[in-house]
Amino acid sequence: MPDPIVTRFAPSPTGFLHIGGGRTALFNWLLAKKLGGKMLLRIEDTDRARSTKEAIDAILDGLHWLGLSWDGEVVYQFARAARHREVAEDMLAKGKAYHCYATPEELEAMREEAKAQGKPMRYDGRWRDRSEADRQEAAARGLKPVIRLKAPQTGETVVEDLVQGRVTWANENLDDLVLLRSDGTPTYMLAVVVDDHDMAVTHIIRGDDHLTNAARQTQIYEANGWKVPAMAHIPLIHGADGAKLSKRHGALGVDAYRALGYLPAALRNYLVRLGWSFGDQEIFSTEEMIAAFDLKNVGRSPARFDFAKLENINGHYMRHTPDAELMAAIEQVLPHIEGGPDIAARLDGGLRAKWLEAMPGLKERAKTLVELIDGAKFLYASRPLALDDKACDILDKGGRAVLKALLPRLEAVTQWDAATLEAAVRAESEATGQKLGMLAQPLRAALTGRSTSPGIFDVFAVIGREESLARIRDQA
RNA sequence: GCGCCCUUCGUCUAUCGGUUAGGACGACAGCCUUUCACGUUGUAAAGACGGGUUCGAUUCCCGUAGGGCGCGCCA
Repeated sequence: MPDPIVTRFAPSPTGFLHIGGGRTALFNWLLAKKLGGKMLLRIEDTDRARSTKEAIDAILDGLHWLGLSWDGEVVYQFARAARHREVAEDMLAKGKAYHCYATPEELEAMREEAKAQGKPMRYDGRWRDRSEADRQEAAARGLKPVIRLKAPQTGETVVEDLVQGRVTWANENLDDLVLLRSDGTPTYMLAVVVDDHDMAVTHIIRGDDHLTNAARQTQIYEANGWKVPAMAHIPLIHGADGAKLSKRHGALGVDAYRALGYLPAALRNYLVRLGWSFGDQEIFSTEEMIAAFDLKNVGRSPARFDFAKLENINGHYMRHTPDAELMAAIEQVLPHIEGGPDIAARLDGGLRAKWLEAMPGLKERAKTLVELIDGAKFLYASRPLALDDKACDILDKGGRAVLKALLPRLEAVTQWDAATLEAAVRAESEATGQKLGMLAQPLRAALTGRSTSPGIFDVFAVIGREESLARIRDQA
């Protein structure tokens, strides 16, 4: 039996958990679940200037909301700096790395020259084989060295990627990267490799913006004689216009999707199908997703984020969520949406019961929780109801007369349920020869203030006799 | 500029070299119907381009074009 696998999600806390990060976390989580392994969480906070506590909280909150759990304690990369330094020193001792005293000015000059010659900026290795005397001389001048990897200069570096396939780089195209900065802090490249190795990570799943890094990291693994983990570089998610996701399109934090009224299960389902497929199946329960997931079926081309499809999937999930569960989801999202807190304040036992009763009709008509909450307004609206334009129109164009005519029949109804009320209204319809819709729309306008709503007789029943009749009298 | 990657309906995708190129979202039309939805039926809609290889290419190879990512003592 092979050792259980270990995946990891390693965001840098410089902003919220964006949608691409969410999908990366999802893929790592799915693979770990599928193969009975673990998913670790590492916060890459070595950039002290840009890392914030708020971002860390947002990321953890986002993962929680998405339902993606990690195993063990969160690893903070910055806390491991001493270990990273130790590895750099060790590599130095083994001749796998060297001190470089090139100044920022020298590096800048190299950059300029490379640019002028139309070549890529590559460190020229000028300190690769310097003598101890040269080093001492530089140190005497007060220069602080960085430690650079003594990377192979010939041959090639190969990444056997589980998604991208075999990707090869000529080593002459890769320079001697910095492992340890002159102030003694580790670079990202070193920290990632050391951490993944120490954390016994077996599978690295990340965005393919890291593909080039994978080559350089492979060199670090090899210099240390460490086993290179399996890697899977998944394509990035683009905005609807095909360009990189930016704030203008879908580059929202996952918390924004919560505020937009999406269900975590729906977002997960949408995300997993972005770049991954399993035949013609579109909807996956968590269990099905775990069972079906396989990196082999992850595509290599970037996918565009499509809100229309997300909405469709979310609608599907809402319709298939039990009423009580949906009610709980609504109560949880209320604090996060505009106007939500006011509704939450009014949500007492009575309203909750009414809402639950109306839920079947409500959830079928909404694609997001926000829409559902909006559609439920008639439940707690206070009289006289504010009417929207279409409702006004219905009432102004003969609707009031219809209500006046219907009122006696409705007042006569003592058994206030949908079937009885429907019978009463149909009787009026047959008596006057008006189509049912001619009667239903004015009633809808009076009872809900809108031209659309759940079935009108269900609305009657939920609102109750006194309130219903009062709302109709208000408009008659 | 250099390196790497990508390219099937508008979008997400299926296709083990031989298919009327399938599904889903969206669009449009019909049905259902008290509104809106849901549901349901149907229609339109794709292999970037050019060369090869092959009896046969969406599928394999090369090139072109377009797109993406990377090229820091950032992560």
